[in-house]
Amino acid sequence: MSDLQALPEKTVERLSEYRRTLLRCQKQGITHIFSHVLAGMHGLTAVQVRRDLMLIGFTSDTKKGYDVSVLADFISDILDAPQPMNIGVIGMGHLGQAITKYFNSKGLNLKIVAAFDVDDSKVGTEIDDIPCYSMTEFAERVEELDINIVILSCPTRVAEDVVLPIVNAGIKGVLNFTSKPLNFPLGIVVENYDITTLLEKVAYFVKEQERQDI
Amino acid sequence: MSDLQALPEKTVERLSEYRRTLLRCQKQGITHIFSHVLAGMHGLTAVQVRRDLMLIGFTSDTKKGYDVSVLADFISDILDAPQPMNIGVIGMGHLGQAITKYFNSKGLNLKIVAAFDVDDSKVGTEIDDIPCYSMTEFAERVEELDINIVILSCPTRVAEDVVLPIVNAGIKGVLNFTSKPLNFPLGIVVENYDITTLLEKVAYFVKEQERQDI
DNA sequence: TTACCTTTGTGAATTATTGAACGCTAAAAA
DNA sequence: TTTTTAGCGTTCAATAATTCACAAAGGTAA
Repeated sequence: MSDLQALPEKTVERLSEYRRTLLRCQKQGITHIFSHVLAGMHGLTAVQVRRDLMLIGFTSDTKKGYDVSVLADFISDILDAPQPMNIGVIGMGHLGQAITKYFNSKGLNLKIVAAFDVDDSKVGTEIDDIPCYSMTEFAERVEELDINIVILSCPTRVAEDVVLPIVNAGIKGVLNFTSKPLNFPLGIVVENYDITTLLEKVAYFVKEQERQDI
Repeated sequence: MSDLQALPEKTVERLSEYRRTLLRCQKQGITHIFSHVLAGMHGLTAVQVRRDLMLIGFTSDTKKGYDVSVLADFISDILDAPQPMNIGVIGMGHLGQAITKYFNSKGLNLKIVAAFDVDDSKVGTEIDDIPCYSMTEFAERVEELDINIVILSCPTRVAEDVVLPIVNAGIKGVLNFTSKPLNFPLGIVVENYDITTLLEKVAYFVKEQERQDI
């Protein structure tokens, strides 16, 4: 009964970015935006923007550009779940804290509701208004707080140790920032994002660019 | 005179990950590894691993699996520049500090040599052994320290302000963690990695998965 | 040694993603 | 009003990325 196929990954990424740009425009009082302008802001082509919107079934009734507010809402209907998703952060070091701070300042449909750490000095405290629990009580808190997604920002060496608790607790999505690529059973959505990889990628293409310029 | 075409982006990402896995294996005393084992560790297929290695021209002289050390070195020859690249971090908040700490604990070919911030209380200090300078002296420090790449971990609202200084200083690569997609002139390698996008992507596919299960 | 099994390397086919082209139509200009 | 212009939605073509299929050859066991 689905009226819409699951979207391509890249399109989902771009939609998320479009929305954030649109909300910024909204604040600046911009009411309409052309596809090529939106594209330019993201380093994309206008065709790509239009196709992405086509894929989600959005059409404009005017040729004065897309209505910023209407489009932002439309994208939200596509991306967001009916009710906000609750998120837990595993590992409350610098990275975990940065992510937490970052998110709670935004009005997103995603909400970080708990942090987990093995460091006893953190357990029982609140960091940026987020309560910090011990990993030993992970399962019960996930249940209690209805957590669907976890962010892994713990040290790489302990990443493997949290896989089983995550699976057993019924977590549905994982955003993994450790250097260890993790395998989860089918049915759990995983994104492995290693910062080292990103940087090495940039470095490689910088190197290549210079090599070709010579 | 280039004996090798620039590699596909995805392949570069995977090579970076292979190498890290290989180094881990090395430490554990594993000397040889089959393509399907390496693949399994990354949630990939064996063919994909072999194809990636084919693209960089690596061949094994045995059927007992790839020699872990040899392969790791070979990948390093492809990915790494002859001399280590120097990196600057712009924005020394939680994210900047997390990244800095993370990197300096690793023995990479990439080295964070300086941080830049507008916060006067940080300027002049050292954070994790990295000197923190004011953004006003960005150009001279880049020159002095031979910085090629910058990591943008400043607040999104000031992201736009650092574009011009970066371009003028002759920076060749940018890893942008702010929510603002940035456009740089051709010749500068840019990777926009917005954590919000990643999380929204995970959330979307979790939602979709659940919708289809019903 | 011979026979069998497994892994590797790679051309061909398939699938995903992006870009070019174009008819259509609203808006602006004459 | 008529003409011109420019953006939109969409189809088709090109490119990038992945998977299939299989020959070749090392390793293993009898």
